[in-house]
Amino acid sequence: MERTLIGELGSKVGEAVLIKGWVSVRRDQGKMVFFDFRDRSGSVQGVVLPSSAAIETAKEIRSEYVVAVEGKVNARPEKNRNAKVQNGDIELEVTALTILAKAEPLPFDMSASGYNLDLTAELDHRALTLRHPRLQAIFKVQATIIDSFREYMKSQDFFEFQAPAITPASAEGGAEVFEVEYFDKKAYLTQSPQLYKQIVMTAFERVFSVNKVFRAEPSSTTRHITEFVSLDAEMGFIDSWRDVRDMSENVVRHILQELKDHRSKELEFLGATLPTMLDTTPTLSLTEAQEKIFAKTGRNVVGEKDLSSQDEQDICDILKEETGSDFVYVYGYPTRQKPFYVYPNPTHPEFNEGVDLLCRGREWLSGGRRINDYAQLMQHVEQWGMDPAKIEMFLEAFRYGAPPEGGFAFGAERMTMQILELKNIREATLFPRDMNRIDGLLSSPETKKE
RNA sequence: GCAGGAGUAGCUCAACUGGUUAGAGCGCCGCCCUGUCACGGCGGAGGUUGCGGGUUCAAGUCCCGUCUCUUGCGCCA
Repeated sequence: MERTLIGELGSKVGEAVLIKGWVSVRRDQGKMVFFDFRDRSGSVQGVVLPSSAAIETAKEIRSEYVVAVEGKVNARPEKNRNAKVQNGDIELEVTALTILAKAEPLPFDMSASGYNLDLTAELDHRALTLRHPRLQAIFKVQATIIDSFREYMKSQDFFEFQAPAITPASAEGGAEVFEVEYFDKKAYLTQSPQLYKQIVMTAFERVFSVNKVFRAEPSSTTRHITEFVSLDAEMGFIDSWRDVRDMSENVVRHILQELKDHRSKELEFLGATLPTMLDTTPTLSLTEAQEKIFAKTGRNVVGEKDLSSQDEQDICDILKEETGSDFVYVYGYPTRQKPFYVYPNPTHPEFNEGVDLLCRGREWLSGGRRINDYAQLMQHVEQWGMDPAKIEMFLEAFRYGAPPEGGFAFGAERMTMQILELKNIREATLFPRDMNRIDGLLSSPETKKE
């Protein structure tokens, strides 16, 4: 008999079927035994009657056993229906049970509502906790975020490229990098596809990438991990940074729409509501934002080089109250605080045309216009004290004619965390790496460095 | 890096100002149960209270040290 997916059983009432999956829970009634079976498409209750040939096997089965189940799909009598669960109006009357794989007793309670683990325990047992509907919902949402980013960029004629993970001596400064032994030389893990996406842009005009990046920041916070998925885009022939702003707004809008259309079940299960994006997202200069914060809270942050965590929260709260928007763009950062390639405002060169998108108190995305003029770029390289030889490939692209351009990037995990309002980015990361953890904790003796 | 919080059963937690044999729920094992759906009932196993030292007649509880986790800040393309 061919396998039927559990999600399709509703249309098979009265038929004999074969399903395969895991046992979520067994409820042994003595003479008869109930199960919740689950596969990738959903879950269903199975009942093994005393007369069934499967009753002996049923008694042996425990949580997470993998089984093949033959049975008949029955509509449940009115009094036995359960509106709270999937397939609550049907059940599978089991006629044959085959154990495909046994499972040891679980190290914690995996039942849908009994699940209440410390994040540390959840991560220590990621291989198991991933089976829980809550975690599956989180990562399905994340998959949709990444898919819809890709979809939207393609729809706008952006070319997808793969950025390298291994890079030569870092010339950019800024974030700390991981050093790798590269034969008898030194190399580094990429902290951003930035320079490469700009190079590729000079050939393909519009480009994007979905890439792992690595940051060796000694940051132990709820929103930093050392390895994450960066969603990057870069576009040529812009008129101003506002074109970049608009493109990034549209891609976020598309992602939110896709989540609404395809992941409402998961969002509801997680108790998440999508943030509100207006037709036009409020857009302030850094100085305007700081003045607003001062006027509203009395904290004078005007003139600070960037928004602090508290500032980001405050400006989001203020704009939410004033306009109803959960999102706000902030542009115009002090030129010397940002990387060398960010385009300075022609009339106020002390501020640049970098732009960040904030939502719910956090930075979601950052981008802006870049310098495309070779002479200006070289001037910045010098002012930033960089060695041109180390970024020669990048410079070559701009030496031979590059259009006015800009781009943006955001972290897939951080966006997932923010949309679902999770407390810790590790909840939104399949296998999170941080200062203290690569799968297991690094504090165990065998992973300690000499 | 700085500051706070925490570490007790496999998991989540409790144990008032120091005071009998460190408890509960879930999970696990055994028995019972024909309509459960977080099934239920009865019974049972399971602990070096992170580790080391100290104060005390007496320490899970107080003190010192140490390790670990965690939260906030800082750092952060």
